[in-house]
Amino acid sequence: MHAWLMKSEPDECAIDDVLAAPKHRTPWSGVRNYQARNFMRDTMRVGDGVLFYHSSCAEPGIAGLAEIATAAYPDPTQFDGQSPYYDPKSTPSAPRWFCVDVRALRKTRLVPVSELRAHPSLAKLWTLRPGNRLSITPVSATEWKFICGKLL
DNA sequence: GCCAACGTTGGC
DNA sequence: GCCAACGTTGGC
Repeated sequence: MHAWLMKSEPDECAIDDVLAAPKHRTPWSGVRNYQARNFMRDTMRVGDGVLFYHSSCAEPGIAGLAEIATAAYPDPTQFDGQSPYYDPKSTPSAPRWFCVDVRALRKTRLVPVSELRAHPSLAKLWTLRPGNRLSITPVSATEWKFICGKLL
């Protein structure tokens, strides 16, 4: 199993919103970064663990636990001319962008990014790398166990 | 709202 | 295929 940290702006989609949704699921659409797309398309598997992270907000940090609910499929928003994520260069026969569905499992206490940074065990956590801007980053098995076992 | 870091774009 | 300009991210 792989594990991931996935960033969402709580103004757009908070952990509570996903927990309130049918089947506790939401499509992770709108990713327009090739590296993040490749993670979803090539490496994610159903059942992978997800740290649900709130970003660009008053209290950025881990806010919940989730899991990958589907394999990657073409992101429908890329074909929707009304969507802010519309991509005129993408076609249904050769879709450029993919998404997965994420199922929220539970809300956790808010673990602030400052607390993550303070733990030597998490010194190599991808999302904490200087200048990191990826919204989807891998979490190692060791990091996953540490976070789930000690921090949540 | 600032700003550093980074990815993408497009002219050449 | 280089690289400057631009837009975006995201913590502070």
